[in-house]
Amino acid sequence: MDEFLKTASALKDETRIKILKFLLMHGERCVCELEASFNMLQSRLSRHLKILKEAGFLNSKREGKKVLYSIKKVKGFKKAALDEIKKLKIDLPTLKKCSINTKT
Amino acid sequence: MDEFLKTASALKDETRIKILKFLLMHGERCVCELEASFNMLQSRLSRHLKILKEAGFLNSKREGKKVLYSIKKVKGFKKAALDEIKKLKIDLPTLKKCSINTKT
DNA sequence: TAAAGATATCAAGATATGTTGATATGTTTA
DNA sequence: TAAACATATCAACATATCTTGATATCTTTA
Repeated sequence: MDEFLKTASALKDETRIKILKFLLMHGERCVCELEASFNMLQSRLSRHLKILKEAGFLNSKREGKKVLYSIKKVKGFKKAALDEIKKLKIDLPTLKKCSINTKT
Repeated sequence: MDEFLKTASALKDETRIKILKFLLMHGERCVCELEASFNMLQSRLSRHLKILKEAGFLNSKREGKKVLYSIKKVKGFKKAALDEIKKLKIDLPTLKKCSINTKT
């Protein structure tokens, strides 16, 4: 039950849906790219990424200074949710690269 | 997007998950049976039924004094949610008939 | 048509969730 | 190891959602 509620909670927020759709479209991205693309306070973005990750929608891996997030392979209810999100017609920001790509 | 968020919101509540599972198990039921079974204030129950109905999970039809609620045929994301709810291992109250079944 | 039963709605308070700005932690490179 | 960059966490406030008790609406039956 808790697992189910956590999944539903994670999906109950417009910002998080946009983040999921963005990552579905653009694949693995670091926080700074998301921050630049969404033009969003870093603390706010980080919080939403954490919620999505704890709900089991995202993978994250460290690479140098950066942490890369990507959509996790899921099934059942979660997969159905992602499929639905793919079909949603919503405006997403364009992909902006990190200010200065020092490396990676 | 709004439709998706409404669906997710409806699923983000333990009480509503239990109501859905209860109706999945016991089929069409009137509000007073749910009220008796869940031993819940009527106003509270009514509110949750409304949310579930507006999210597209329930049908309701009037029959005499009573209003009967049942699970709606759905597909996609909603169907996956119901399938997941069927599988959840949670304690449900036993079905209690309405205090005095005057009719129906 | 009045009374009673069944359900819906409203207002107020309690709880949860989201936003923001500040601060802390971790990683690289000079 | 210090400085700079990238990310995470914290505390305070704003907003949304849930619960409850009271009241309103609709339907039947006496």
